[in-house]
Amino acid sequence: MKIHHNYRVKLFEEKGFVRKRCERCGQYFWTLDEERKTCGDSPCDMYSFIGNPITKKRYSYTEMVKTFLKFFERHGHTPVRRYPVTARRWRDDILLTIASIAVFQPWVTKGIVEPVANPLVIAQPCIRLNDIDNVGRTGRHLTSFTMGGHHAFNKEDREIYWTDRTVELCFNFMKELGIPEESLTFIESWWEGGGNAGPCYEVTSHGVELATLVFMKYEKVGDTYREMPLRVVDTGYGIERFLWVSHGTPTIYDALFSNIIERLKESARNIPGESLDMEEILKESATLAGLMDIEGRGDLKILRREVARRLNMDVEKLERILTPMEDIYAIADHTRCLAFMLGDGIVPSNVKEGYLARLVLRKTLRYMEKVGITLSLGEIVDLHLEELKELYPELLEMRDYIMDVIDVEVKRYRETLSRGRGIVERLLRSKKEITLEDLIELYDSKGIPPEVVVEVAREIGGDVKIEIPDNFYTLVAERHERKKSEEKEDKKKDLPPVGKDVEKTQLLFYTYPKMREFEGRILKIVDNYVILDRTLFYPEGGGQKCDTGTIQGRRVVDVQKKDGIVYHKLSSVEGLKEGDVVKGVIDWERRVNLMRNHTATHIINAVAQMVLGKHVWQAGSEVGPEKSRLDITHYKRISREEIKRMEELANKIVLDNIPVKTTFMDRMEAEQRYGFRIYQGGVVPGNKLRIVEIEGVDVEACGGTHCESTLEVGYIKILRSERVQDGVERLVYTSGINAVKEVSAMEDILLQSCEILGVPVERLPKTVERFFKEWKKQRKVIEELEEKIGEYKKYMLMNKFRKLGDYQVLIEEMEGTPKELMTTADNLVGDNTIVVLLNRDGYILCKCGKNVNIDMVSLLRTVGKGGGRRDMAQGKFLGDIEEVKEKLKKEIEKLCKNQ
RNA sequence: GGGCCCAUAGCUCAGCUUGGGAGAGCGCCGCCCUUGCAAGGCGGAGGCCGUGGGUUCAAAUCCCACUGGGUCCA
Repeated sequence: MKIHHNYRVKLFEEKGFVRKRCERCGQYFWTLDEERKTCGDSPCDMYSFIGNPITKKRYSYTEMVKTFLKFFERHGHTPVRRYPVTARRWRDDILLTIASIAVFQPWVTKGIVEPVANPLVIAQPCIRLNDIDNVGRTGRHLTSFTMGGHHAFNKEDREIYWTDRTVELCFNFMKELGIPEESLTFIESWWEGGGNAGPCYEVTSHGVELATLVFMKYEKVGDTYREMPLRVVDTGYGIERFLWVSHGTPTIYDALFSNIIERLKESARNIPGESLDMEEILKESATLAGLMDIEGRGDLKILRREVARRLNMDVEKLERILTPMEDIYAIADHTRCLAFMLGDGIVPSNVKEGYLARLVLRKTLRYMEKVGITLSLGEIVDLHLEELKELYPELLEMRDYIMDVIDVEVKRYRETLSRGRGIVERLLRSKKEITLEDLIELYDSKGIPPEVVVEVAREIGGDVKIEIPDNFYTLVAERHERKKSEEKEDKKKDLPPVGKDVEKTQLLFYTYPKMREFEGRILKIVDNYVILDRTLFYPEGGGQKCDTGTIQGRRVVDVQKKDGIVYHKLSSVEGLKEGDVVKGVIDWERRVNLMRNHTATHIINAVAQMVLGKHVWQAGSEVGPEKSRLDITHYKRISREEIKRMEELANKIVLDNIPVKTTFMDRMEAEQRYGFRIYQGGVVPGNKLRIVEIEGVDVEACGGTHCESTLEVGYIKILRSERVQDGVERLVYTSGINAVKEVSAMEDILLQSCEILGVPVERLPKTVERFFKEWKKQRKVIEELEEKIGEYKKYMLMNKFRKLGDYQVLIEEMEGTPKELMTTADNLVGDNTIVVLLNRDGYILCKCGKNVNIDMVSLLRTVGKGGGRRDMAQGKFLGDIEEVKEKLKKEIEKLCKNQ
């Protein structure tokens, strides 16, 4: 549903724009060109800037960004620093920053938080991976791009600007770049996304869309629209596109990455000799691609055929020339994407944005392999860092991390692949056919793409049947779908409703952090929950467990908070009534431990960043009264050395007696002053943030209770680290008196061990090693002896065979282990003999030669439990040993007769 | 967050489906062949079968938990 909107603006009037309807797509648009019949966007219009730049000069990326920002700054906008490409630094609903407006969602666009400036301008690096497989092929798709946006936030009492001014600014900016005004079209359109909607213009020139001007003014409620109190001007200028049209190169990559593409071409081994008509081919392909909405491999095939037809060339030859070039484009693009992702501190992993980073990285490696790039992935990313350093020096600062993490990831990938090759090779040798099920299994659990399977199969040779269905990856997805049956129950605690008249609880623990008792009035009692007008009890939140204690002598077992109201769960509410004034006492020892551990958490977080690097972010935490834990993003296991360094640093911070200050601050002010590091504990709602600062060490938005100085934390002891998942390490630690207790407990273990062995502590490792070695040696000796004994016992028993039925039979009791009996039997048994040995423990072994026609398993089962093979059975006999022997003899005779 | 796979000799792995005396190849050591090296032949050392529980007469093998690794998806 669309709402009627009048797209006519002042500028159109003044300049004499005319409104037309595109004869191809039917959309309305505004233009100065009376003759124009089409809207100006692809696919209705062809690219007409290739080989024919439409700006007055060529821009570099840095220049383009600066030009954009400067223009709008000159026209009353405040420039704002760019945000990270991971949106998860400030919001948890999207993984990557996909547009400049994402920076201001949800708080500013909802009107809860004031923007830092109004109007403002930003050049925001964004990442979109939806079309990643088109990158390199279409000439215009990028995984990382920069969205220039000038934004105005209009309130009823404060109008900044709306459509007239926006269109005018856009028009003037285009003119300043030298884009001819008659070439511009403003297409009338409608934008919807993220629950908002509004009219918009798509601004094009020479067949390419350069900017979108959105006027967000509606909220989407079901199927209807509601006007928002805050109307937002949301514009998006494709910085890279401007760059492209300023160069007029066949593809956007040639304009953006010319240096890097040159280097890649030099270092590519599998690229056909420089073709003279490459430029022509690329131009043709890119222009045609512009006319098509390429969505999948099918579309790509159509494009190829069409390009080949126009160039009068056969498709295969075209593929051979074009594909390596496209792969190089993709490499150039993906590596820039990685520079941003890793530079902004994403740690590759198997979840969320980390998984996306790994995905991009592995795709890049595959392209590199295909084209035979001799440069390393790190070297290519480094080239980008160099190009980007003027605008984004912060990326270069992360260089050490970026290079190391790439190294780790590349190694990991190679290992996976070579392991995979081994598996495939063995599979092929044994099976001669690889089923679809095998392929899915290989990909899903071993990470071996079907193409690799085919590759290996070809190398080995032999005719192996492998078929890869076109919808292979869909099949994989379906397999996951099937298994998604069981869903985990949400353990969210259901707090009883209290009605609207209950006011928010006044939180005393912030104002009086050292108070242990208080008086409050009961506002409401529901089930076993009591709600007071004020409380000292800290409710569970921000990773910190709740306080316990008593209210009017009754035990407080749980404290939760919802919508600003604190619920105290009591062991009993008998005798209490609403309106009573009651006395609350908190368990001070528990509280102190919680405060120490919480402050320790901030310290550990800080030292983890110091020791491991700036890519370390909190990925979760739990502050308990005894142990606490902090999950951090990191790409490899934390070594013992690193733990020791962290522990030492943490305790130095404690001894430095640094004050821990808490203040309340406006969200935007806090973000500007401290950056996103404050959101370690996750996204905090609202405009006012409580900032906890350990000066020179750590600043976080945090609602927890803290010590007043680091010295109060006492001894911090890191107990262990474990890997929660790829890219996330967990540190478990404790502080204060609990740390002392933990160390004592460890010492107990040491001392006990030493006592058992009778050695001083420092001798323990050596002694344990010696014992272990000796134990192994002796185990060996015992085994040898058992075998020897078995051999010798043969001589004691070899004369005791008796003829029973058709066979020579020996049934004897013998002392020894199963192993000894086994060897003895081995030495005694002949082709026509049966040997049964029994020991005092109830073990029985039946063995026979190859000419014996009696099944040992069933023989054994006549006297006990057990099993084995036809010629060898072992188990346990039941009953008296002499009776068993008699029974066996009779059984053998019987079986012989029956034959 | 969910799913799947793996852990056996120094290395790469088989054995596990269907429970019954721990295997192969490479590497290592010794001997033979050779002027020497490579190759070859013969012999040998090397295993808490990841840890802890359970089932069983019997567990590398079946079940559960844990630890460590790999991998796919949103």
